[in-house]
Amino acid sequence: MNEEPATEKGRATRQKIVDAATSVVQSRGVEGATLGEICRTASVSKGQLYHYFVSKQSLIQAVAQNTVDKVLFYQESLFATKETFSDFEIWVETLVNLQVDLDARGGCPIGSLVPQLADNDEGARRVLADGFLRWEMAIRESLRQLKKNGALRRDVDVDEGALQLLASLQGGLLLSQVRKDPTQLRVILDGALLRLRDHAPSRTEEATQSARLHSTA
Amino acid sequence: MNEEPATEKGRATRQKIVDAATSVVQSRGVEGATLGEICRTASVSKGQLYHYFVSKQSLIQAVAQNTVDKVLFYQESLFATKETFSDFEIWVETLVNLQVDLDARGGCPIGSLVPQLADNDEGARRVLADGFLRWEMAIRESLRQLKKNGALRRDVDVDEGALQLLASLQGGLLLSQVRKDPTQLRVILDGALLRLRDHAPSRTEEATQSARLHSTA
DNA sequence: CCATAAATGGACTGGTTAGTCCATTTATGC
DNA sequence: GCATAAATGGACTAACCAGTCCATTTATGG
Repeated sequence: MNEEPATEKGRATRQKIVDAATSVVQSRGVEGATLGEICRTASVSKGQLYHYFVSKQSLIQAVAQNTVDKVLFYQESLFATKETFSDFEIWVETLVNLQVDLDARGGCPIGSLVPQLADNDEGARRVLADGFLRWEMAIRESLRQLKKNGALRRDVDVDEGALQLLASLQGGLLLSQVRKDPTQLRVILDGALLRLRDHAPSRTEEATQSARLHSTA
Repeated sequence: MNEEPATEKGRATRQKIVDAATSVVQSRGVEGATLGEICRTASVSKGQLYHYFVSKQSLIQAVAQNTVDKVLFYQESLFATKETFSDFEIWVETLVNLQVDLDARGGCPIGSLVPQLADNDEGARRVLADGFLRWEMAIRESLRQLKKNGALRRDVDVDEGALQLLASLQGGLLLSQVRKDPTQLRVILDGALLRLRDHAPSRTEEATQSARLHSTA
């Protein structure tokens, strides 16, 4: 699907196209983003675009990868040094402030692509899923560090906690966006964090058991 | 923006168009949905579509409203009788099973529209935000009922709990969709529920207390 | 029944889209 | 400085898009 890298200036041009496309896709959506606007944004000709990408779809997949890389470069840096609980509170506040700056627009750059791509473009879906996996792993690692430092009780399930934190973040960004209110994200993430601090037992047997029993259409 | 209701058959035709549009938008996205495909799906002519809607945008807003109405009709029915914690576990399992049936495709019909509409269509944004508000209120009411029945401790903040539960649901649906794995939703929602349950009386107490206190109207 | 209005069907249009083609320019290796 | 390949620009096309227009059909009320 994708094209092999170019020489030297070529790689720069290619990246310029992907960056422009990422920006246009973010604001207009996947289907709403036209190659014309992308070329205009990148100050590049149509011929150049098709020199580096065989189709719009392959460009979109590159956009998905680019989005994942940018978000995770930032997030992984935020999670680099998390040793106390207040580090996580700082993380929350950083994300809330970012949403305030953005006027609660855009939501999560990765999450926003999911409804548009996951069901119709298997390649893009894998890229996005991989991004979330990296994200989840970064959170896990931080929680493990917290546990090691005694800031989390032993019986906290770090794997489940990381997944639930990531889900709260995604849901929180969605609700903040639709309500134009970044403070929603704070309430949601603070709640998720509190559960980790005060500790909750991981899924109990009876919870899953009774749920399975009642599983009807 | 929208058109006045029609006579009799007219209202049926209008609804047929909205239903078809809702379906097409769900699978192709807002920008990817063409009026041609919508007309074909609804077995309706172009003239009819523009007889009931002044523009594609107004049709999309009707689609947003239709989506909200359908999801909330279902969700509000699910929340009608929630008096014990196991009722919430049943709710989780119902949603998980639904995702299994859908092959983890589609995500939340409302949530999927947010990234596509919230930042570019203020009217649609309000419709979606209102839908989430109704959803949140239904959850709140159920949690209040739980509290009344003694299944939740007094110091649990029902308002925050409802918001956090809704956020976990949205994030859970997103992650289930992108991972093609409905069980993600279960882990995430079970965790969110336990967050509430931590503050609840012990299981035995809850079981006996909430057994048959007062049935809701 | 007849007059009026609503409902319907579908051809049509002007603009836009993804994608093609090819001539020209620029870099690179030798 | 020359040959080869990569990079670039932009005109072009066939398909498709949202939206228009209008003739025809169907319902309704008095």
